[in-house]
Amino acid sequence: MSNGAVHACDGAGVSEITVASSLDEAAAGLGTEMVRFTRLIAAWKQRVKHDAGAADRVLLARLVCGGDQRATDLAADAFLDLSTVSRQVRSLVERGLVARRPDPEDRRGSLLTATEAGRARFEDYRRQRDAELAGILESWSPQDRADLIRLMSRLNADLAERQHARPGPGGDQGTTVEQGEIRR
Amino acid sequence: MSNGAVHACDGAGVSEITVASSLDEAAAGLGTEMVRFTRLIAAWKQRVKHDAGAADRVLLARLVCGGDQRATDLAADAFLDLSTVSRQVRSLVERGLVARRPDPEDRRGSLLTATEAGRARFEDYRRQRDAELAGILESWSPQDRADLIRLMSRLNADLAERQHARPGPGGDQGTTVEQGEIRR
DNA sequence: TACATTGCTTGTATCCAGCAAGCATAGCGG
DNA sequence: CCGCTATGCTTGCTGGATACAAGCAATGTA
Repeated sequence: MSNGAVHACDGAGVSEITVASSLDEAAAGLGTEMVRFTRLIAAWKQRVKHDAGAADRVLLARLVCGGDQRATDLAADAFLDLSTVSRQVRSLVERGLVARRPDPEDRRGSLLTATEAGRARFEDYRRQRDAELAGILESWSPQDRADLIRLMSRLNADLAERQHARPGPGGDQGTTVEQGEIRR
Repeated sequence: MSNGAVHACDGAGVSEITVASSLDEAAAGLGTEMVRFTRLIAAWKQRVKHDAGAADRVLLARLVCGGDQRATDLAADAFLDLSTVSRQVRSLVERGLVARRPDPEDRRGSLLTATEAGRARFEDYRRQRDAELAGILESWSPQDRADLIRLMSRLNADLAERQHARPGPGGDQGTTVEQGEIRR
């Protein structure tokens, strides 16, 4: 490590990035940060270990925010296998956070709804998370805050596009949900 | 919470963020993006499923970049339990990617080194990852690229600080590694 | 009615992770 | 030198999240 460029090393300590002039350098630098980030998030999740497992929070969130949905749609949205979603949903139902109700148009499956308890639980999760983040962001300039969110949003969109493009094991069970379309 | 703000919903589809004026709004927006991001990364990891499991890549990276280390230091660095690291290291050794050599100063443990094969493997991982990222970033302006990396780096630093501040289950086995000090 | 499709569940396996217990070495006070 | 404690690592066990495959139930279609 000598000049202003990044190069190989992931997850190393400080990762001093300056401008990353070339595309390759930018990719390497972003890779480094992504690796660090995911490891940090994993540690964080574990530290704040909610009463419930970590995974179903995602599904709960999607139900609270996206409205009633079928398990299949949840799975496609979240890039999870339907079987995984099925188990998580069962757990959520057992804990009273989600309710099934028959789909009037298709008796094979059910529509899933977040119960009042589920919504409350989700709000708890969200509040706690946002409080932590606010504690971090409070020392940031509004400009940096806005930029980070904007850029991560764009990165997410690009990643999702690639994910959908190459179906892969989890993210697609035949329907190949295009772009942001949500079906139904 | 009413105006042009983000609000509750995680992981929902498009997550249109504009400026996120207040701190709370910024935190919520960042939370949204972080959740989406982690899920996308998980899906990605699975899609490109390397020959080896996903976890040891992190350790390999740290060995290649950080030089020879003891398992204990690896664990502290990566916020992992020592037992987890121990197993992963064993796997790496069995596959010839990492070598143990006796620590001249302490015969209880060993120093771990990435072998030539390990370094090559790591380079493969990194190349593949960076190629994917480059494919995404190529349509970005140099300014946005640099900003994203800078801001993520800062976010990581802040997250790591908090992680160290509150030890939590994983990142600490009795020694309470303080701040950024690395021991050794 | 027969067959293909779709929605979901369940059996099984894998990977990752932590906790607790144990072993070997180290280091220290007598 | 002898214990006692601390440290480094390993191993047994457990739990969670996930995927894949197989199967059942309801739909739709010819």
